[in-house]
Amino acid sequence: MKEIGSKIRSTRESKGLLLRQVAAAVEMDQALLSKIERGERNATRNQIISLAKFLQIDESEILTLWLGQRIVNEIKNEKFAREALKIAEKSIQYSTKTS
Amino acid sequence: MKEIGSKIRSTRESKGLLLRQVAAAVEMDQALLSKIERGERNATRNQIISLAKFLQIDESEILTLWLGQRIVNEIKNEKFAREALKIAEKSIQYSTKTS
DNA sequence: GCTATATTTGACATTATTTGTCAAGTCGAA
DNA sequence: TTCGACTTGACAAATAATGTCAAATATAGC
Repeated sequence: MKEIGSKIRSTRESKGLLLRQVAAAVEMDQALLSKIERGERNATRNQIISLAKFLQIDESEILTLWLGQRIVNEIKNEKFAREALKIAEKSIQYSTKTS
Repeated sequence: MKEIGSKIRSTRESKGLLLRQVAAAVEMDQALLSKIERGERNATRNQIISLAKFLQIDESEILTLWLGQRIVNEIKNEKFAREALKIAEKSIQYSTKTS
């Protein structure tokens, strides 16, 4: 599963829940949830966490997907996307080495 | 050289140019350039290109640094930064495979 | 010390992007 | 055709990014 929206949608459907039910549970507009599931809108971090809780999706996994998606959006039209990722990796290595 | 701001500053100084001279040449406020050099503000893509042209910095190199910095900013406080980078890499591989 | 020049700082204005909301629309099944 | 579920698009509201200015600070020469 790579798309975060599909992950949410398939989980919701596997539980037999309606958009409106999930939207109400996490207090978001159903139109927005629909857009998130189809990848038309990005969810906020908090929305992802709420959805994960309610749908019992592993929070680490979905937050990682969410962040990955954000990175891709940032670089997808850039010529030097790959090289930039390499640079970011090196930079992150340092800052997480101590943890 | 990893910080894009330091790159700009050191290049500018190596040419004996003042903030105000470079700022004028690329039509930006000198205060903004100062902030960019010190990493307090992010430059826009176009600003980087203009600066590269004027300062004769390799455009590919600096755009890559610029984008890398943006990725880092996006993920630096995130727990799953590394994993997200891996996901982004895979995603980018597909989309650039045909080029 | 004083003066001049270079840079930095911080507050604020402007602009752009993201996010949220609503009503109307489509779709498919009964 | 009617109903419920979902989607769409336009717009409003909120947030974030960017630009600008004047004042502050720093540094060097006198």
